[in-house]
Amino acid sequence: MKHVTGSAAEAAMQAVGDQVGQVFGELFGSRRTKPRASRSGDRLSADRIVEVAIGQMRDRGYDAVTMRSIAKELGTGPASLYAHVANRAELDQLVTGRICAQIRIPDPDPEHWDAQLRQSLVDMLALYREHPGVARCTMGMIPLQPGVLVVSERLIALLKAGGVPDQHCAWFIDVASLYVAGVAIEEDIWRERHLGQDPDEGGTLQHVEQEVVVEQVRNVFANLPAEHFPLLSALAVPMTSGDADDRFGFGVDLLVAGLKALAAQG
Amino acid sequence: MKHVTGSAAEAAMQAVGDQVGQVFGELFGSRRTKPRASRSGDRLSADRIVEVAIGQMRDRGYDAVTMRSIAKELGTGPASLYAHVANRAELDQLVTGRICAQIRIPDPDPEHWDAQLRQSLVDMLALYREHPGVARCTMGMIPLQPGVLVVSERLIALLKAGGVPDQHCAWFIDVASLYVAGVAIEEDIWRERHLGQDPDEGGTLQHVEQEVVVEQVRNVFANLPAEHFPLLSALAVPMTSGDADDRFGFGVDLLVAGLKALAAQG
DNA sequence: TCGATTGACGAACAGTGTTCTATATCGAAC
DNA sequence: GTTCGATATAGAACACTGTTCGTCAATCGA
Repeated sequence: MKHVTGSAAEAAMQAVGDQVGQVFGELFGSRRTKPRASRSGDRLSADRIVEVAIGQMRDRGYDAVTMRSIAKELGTGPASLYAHVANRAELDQLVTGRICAQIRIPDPDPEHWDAQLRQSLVDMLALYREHPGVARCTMGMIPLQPGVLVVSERLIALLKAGGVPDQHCAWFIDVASLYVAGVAIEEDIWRERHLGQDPDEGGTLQHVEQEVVVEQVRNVFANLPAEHFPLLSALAVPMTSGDADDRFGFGVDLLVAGLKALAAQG
Repeated sequence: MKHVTGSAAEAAMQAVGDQVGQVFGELFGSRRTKPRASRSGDRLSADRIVEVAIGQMRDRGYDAVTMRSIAKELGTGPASLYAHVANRAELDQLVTGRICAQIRIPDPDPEHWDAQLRQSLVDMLALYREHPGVARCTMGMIPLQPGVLVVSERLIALLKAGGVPDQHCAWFIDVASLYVAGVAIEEDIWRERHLGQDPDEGGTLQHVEQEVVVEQVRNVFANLPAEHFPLLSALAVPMTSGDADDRFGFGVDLLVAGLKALAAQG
């Protein structure tokens, strides 16, 4: 991680430059890392590494995915991966790009742009859920991967169909992305926490576990000393009611309603 | 991290139980870990460990804080810490609790509940910024620490002063907490990225660095191929305009406006 | 067929969180 | 005042992590 380049500014510019190169590279086919026509099918490649990483994130959780675990599944040592992937951070970037490229956002219909927007955000969370662990890769990443850029582009199309002003479009993209990713990450941390205790169960039992925890948390809220927490103990039921979809649905409604309200008021 | 307890449900119940114990313990003075009247001032304690952890997070970033670095600053080995703190996760919990206890949310004024809410969220981010790295501790944590509970309690008071329905109150707390923490985490990751390259600078130069990156990112957006990204390239300036406060201010306005809109429409 | 490029890989380094075990220290009871 | 027992401390170690170095073998162009 330690660079020996001169100033931090230089390093930052170089980092951005790399990402730009990657963007244009993947978009127009001019790759820096030459694939070198692997006739023998078992050659390593960035694509295979990313694939294995995504698979392991789903099966064993983000934290369990290491350079060694990926290498082991590919039948090699960790050092071999570094010929195709610069480091763990770049691997996370590639994983994010691969997944986000699957998001499909509809062409804007000015009559139902808000419903389309809502559905798109729901779909984004659904995609994160299909590939657990991936959301953890996105935090703090400048969205310059081509797959992510396409998502932004098409989201903006929806917003503009709704007459949202430019500045609001731009900033809303950030807020919405952060919210969706945040929800996905929180769900993922919960999932991983129970994955470590019961490694045999896939995904259905996890729902049951979460119910148990919710029950416990509700009890805590309900039994809080009323003299210190009158509101919180009174709201024990609403605080813990609704499943993950209900809560996320409210958040999305909140964002969309806020967007409309801000646009209306100026 | 691996528990040997029977079922995952058991473990979950025990985890929640522990947190409840801690809540009531810190609230009413009956601590499980007896402080044992340390007359010699250089005795270890959970408080001192938390203090050092917060300090190191500020100075060297979240990732640089390890059990060893904390122990070293306290003039001991890492094993000694485990007598006062169960593990790294509990340490993060304690850090969060300590910091969040500093948040002051005003008594509700029904005339200006929305401005109070807005200001409270801004203050929360400001507090995270004063203690960089702390936000990273909060992801995926059930907010049962007493300090966090007080924040929730007082936020709810503001919301109810504005006539927000119970269910909206409860869910809004979650959305707002997640958003504020998410912004803080993203800022922190950026900060840490530049901290690693120029460890001598404190916080002012970082602003300049960020400006440089923003400039580069704007160039990327502006130079995207217009045939693939017409909207994104046209919005290059709005996408990258505004400093961190502007962007966060928009997000908060969005949340508050959405809350009012949802309450109004039912 | 020869030589050079380059992907693969074993070993190692400097870290991490955590646990075990022995030691030293302290409060309290006799 | 002395002894006893609980307990905080600390050294060493374990099983990991990401990453790098030097070497080796396979492949490709000439």
